[in-house]
Amino acid sequence: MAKTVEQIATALNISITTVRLVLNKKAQQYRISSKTQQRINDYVAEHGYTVNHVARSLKLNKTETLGLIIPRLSNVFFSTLAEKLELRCRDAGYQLMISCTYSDLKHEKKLVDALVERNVDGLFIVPSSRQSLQHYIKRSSKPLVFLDRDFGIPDTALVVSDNRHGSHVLTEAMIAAGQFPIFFMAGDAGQPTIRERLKGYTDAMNAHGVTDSDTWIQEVEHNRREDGELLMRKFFAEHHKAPPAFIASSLPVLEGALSVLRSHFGYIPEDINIGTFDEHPMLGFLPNNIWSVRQDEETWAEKAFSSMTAALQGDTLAEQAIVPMSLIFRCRAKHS
Amino acid sequence: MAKTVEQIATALNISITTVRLVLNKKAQQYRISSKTQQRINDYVAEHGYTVNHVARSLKLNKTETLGLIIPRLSNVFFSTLAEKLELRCRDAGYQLMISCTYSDLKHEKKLVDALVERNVDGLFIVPSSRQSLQHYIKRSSKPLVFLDRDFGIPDTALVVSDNRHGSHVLTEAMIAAGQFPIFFMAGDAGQPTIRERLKGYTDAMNAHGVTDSDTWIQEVEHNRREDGELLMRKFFAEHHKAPPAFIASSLPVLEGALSVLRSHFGYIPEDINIGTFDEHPMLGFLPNNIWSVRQDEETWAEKAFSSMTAALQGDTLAEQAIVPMSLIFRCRAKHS
DNA sequence: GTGAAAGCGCTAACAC
DNA sequence: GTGTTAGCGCTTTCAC
Repeated sequence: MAKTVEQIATALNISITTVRLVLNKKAQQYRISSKTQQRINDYVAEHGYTVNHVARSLKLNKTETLGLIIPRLSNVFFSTLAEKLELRCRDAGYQLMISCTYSDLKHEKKLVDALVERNVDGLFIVPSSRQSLQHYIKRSSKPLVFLDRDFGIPDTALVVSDNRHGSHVLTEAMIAAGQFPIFFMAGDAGQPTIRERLKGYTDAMNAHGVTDSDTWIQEVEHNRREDGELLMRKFFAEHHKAPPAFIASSLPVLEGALSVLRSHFGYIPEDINIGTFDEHPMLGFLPNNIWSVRQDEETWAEKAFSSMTAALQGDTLAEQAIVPMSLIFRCRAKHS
Repeated sequence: MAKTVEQIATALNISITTVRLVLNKKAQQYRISSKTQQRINDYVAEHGYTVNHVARSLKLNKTETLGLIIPRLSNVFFSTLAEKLELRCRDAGYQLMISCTYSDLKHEKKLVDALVERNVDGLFIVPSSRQSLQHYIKRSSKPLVFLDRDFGIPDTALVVSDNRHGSHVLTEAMIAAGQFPIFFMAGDAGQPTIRERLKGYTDAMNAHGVTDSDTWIQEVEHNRREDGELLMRKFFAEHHKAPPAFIASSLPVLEGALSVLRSHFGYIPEDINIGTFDEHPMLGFLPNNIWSVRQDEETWAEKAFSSMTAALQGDTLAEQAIVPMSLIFRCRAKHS
């Protein structure tokens, strides 16, 4: 299987060009004799032919491959984003190379190198720090599109959610529901996304005349399940009871927080109002009132890809796209 | 940035070989003069150098890239598997190309072609049908490792979970808990994985003298959330009440089934005993007794990769690995 | 210790 | 309508 163009040509005693022409559907255009076409087609039907994309890439200096670097695939938001982006790229003839950093800077740098070595045409990156981001911009000659984290570097292509506004809307909705105070359990607050979400929360609180909402914010280093557990344990240590209402800065944090609640009480108290970012069907498993702010991965993929396309075509205007979020409410279970 | 070896050589007026030798750390071995080494190192420090992996691949006819073809990334099991496998590959110096078929055969075939064209060294595939699987074996000269679905083709490398036994253990545990009858909500029963799970269920039932458990099995075409909804709706149409206990054949099916329950009653009745395949932290959000059978993605990745390595080294013994599952139990919430 | 040359499979430009 | 050729950047082999 998988003969090369040259092999076909010599086997049939025709020139390489002729073979290429019919293989690339240019037979009509260059009026290759139908007899020759037939011979070639028959040969291919029998022995098969698949282009060697590697050789092609070397010659053309483009691989029709893009890279995507995200923290983790096991995080639903990122896996959904990866899925949508992969589809979008494939529709345009690009393969997407998906890789995870596990929020490890060394890992991230190695990945960027590995993908650049492999000559990807461009790179989508969720950068883990401002510094690494700048490093990539300096070193890389490939188009870069940054995702999810706005470190405020001008002239870089970027796609983020409208976290501040989304968080504002979420907080407003929870205020309207009346359980007070509303605590905010924040994973890594140094990260721009979380910072914005905190701002939105504070905005809403201020708008309602709550001036001491700072004391309702619990912070912790990272954004994992364990960090959610830590946050809720810290809460218990301070308040000796469950919060009447709280917002988790991300799904893993929520999972951790609720698991502590469950092992403390033996159940998750139904009257706690819960807010979270990112959406998941299993949130409906909770009997509580729950608001989740959904990020629109489909639009992210579209924006990110069009930014990439622009950059690939030499367009230097780096667009910064801000994607709206939407609020989803699940009403407290009627009875149980 | 990113000069080629030749550019460095001509810039420094040295030969390509010499440059390569020091770039590949063979300087000692070939006793390149330290002066020459210094010049090269200095030049690289200033201008940078990254190997062109594409040219390398063309010459060596290997890309150090592997492909992974799965149904969807948004399914936790597959995204976790992809994560583990990607890590394992990277540790060995391979990049993994992850792509999704969305359970579409046309899609799947195109993907295989695209990856073969790009000259991946080998392919991990979750095949969607027996026929497509055989097609790939015939056409591909690359090593193939099949995952998740045992279509009973001999001499193919394969990694699957011990679904029959896992399902047996799950059913036993639920029988011991005493809620009867235990229904089985089965997505695509034509698929080997589900078929095995059904067998395990029937085994356990038979062992307990239940002979009419066939009537407790509900089947449907696919494995998605919508199919779970359909299953539960069908159940209501027949029985006019919630099942006292049931097993869902996969997480999406469970999500769908429970969402119907919730919208029917306004809550998810706590006294239903629930069994499911695949594990997710959010299962702990349910107040119910819940048993989940966990697949061991870490071991899958290890087995799959070692199978691949063997095949890459020309080993023709295609190993069929069966990975044990483990049962996780979450006790019904004490109170709420 | 260092250099030269062939060739991987493809594309593009030009020749007849 | 069909054929020839150079070259993408690397590795390998052999030469001095």
